[in-house]
Amino acid sequence: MSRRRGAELEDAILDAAREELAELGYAKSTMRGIAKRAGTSKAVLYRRWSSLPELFLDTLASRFTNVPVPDTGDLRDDVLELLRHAQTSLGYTRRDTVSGLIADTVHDPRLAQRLRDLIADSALSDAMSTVLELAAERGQIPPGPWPRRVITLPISLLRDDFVVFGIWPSDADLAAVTDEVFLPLLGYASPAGMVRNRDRPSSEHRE
Amino acid sequence: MSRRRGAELEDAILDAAREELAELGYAKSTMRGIAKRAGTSKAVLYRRWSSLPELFLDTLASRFTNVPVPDTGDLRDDVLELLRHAQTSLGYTRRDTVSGLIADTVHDPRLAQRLRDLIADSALSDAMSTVLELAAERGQIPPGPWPRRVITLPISLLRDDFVVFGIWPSDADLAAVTDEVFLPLLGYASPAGMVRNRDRPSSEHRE
DNA sequence: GAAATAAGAAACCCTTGGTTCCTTAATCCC
DNA sequence: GGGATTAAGGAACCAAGGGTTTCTTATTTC
Repeated sequence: MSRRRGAELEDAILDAAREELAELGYAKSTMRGIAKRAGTSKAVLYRRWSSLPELFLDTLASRFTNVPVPDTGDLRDDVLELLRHAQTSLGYTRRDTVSGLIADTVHDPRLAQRLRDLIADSALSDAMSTVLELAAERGQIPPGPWPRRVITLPISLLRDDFVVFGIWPSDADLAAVTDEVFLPLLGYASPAGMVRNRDRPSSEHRE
Repeated sequence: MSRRRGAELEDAILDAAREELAELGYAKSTMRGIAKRAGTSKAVLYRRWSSLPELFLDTLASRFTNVPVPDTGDLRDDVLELLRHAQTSLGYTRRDTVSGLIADTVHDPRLAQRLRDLIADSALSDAMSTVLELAAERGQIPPGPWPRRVITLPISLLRDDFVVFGIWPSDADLAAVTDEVFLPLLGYASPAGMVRNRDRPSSEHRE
């Protein structure tokens, strides 16, 4: 029988890990299970990754890069498109994977940092910065610079929902964060004469 | 030798669990360890709690209730006081405890709900609602009702920092969230003629 | 074709969650 | 007070999983 090696084998393992994760969830995924699924042995996995979280981190690594900067001409549309991109990236990832990784990497600063770079806002917030600059040039909002906290605001809110409450953000959530919080804070007046947020209570409720 | 029973024993176990958690962290705390520390046996613990997360949940339960509504006469001071209360509650809790619990309770809806009720905003957001109403009556901000998302905004942001980034919010963070995001969103003009946030970039940075 | 490399299979160790069983102390109730 | 009931505490046990080691053998490399 044939034996895979190098990159071919590695890809097969990563695929197996993704499969296991999708099927069993983070908590029930095991090295044994992944090895078996990939048709190889634990020793081979440990030769490449020093621990389970490390392997899982590589599993996700491909997903959260390349954030395109939207440029529709309208701030609201740009923001929504950017958030939808984040939403889609997250969509591939089960919630328990994120919280599991957070929990398992707290004690290892190197891993924790890698995870943060993945989940967190680096690429997204750069894109958001640009979106705000473009809007300021068009005169839709006052000129910057905006505090970092303002730039990452919508992402933080959605991530909080996702991680703490287990809510995968719907389109309505994206719109609510944008219209009720982000745009009003930026001082954006919608071209369509949008109603001020606080005069119309949020239409979607949960719990 | 004497044998403890009932509430006395239970308190001793909860104390032992808190000790173990504080000393070893969530990931390294074990039933065996807690039982030993409390001078009893695992069987006794399992007679009371069906699992480790359940026990830990009870360990924290006492901390996150009774949120006093501040009423200093100024919105900014009220908000800061409320956030400081949240900060203090969190301060007793290591970050890995929260993320560990989140990860361990995803698959059990009942536990997940209990955790959410603890960490999340129920009591805090009620208090925040009242604070905003008081400010509106004083004419410091426009009248409500505000969307739920606006009310919980500062808490969500700080919680995101805490859970995802492992940052225990400092007083500066509290102030930044309040002055850069929350108050501007509410349309609050500081009595002291506060500078608009976006004209002075955030003074504290991290990473 | 020989030497170096690494795959795959298996056994193994250790820790932990969770269970069971038994002995014996504390409490209850007549 | 004394017997019946309850539950504490101790120990052994099981299964599962992380992580390591060892060995055989297929693949590369030179």
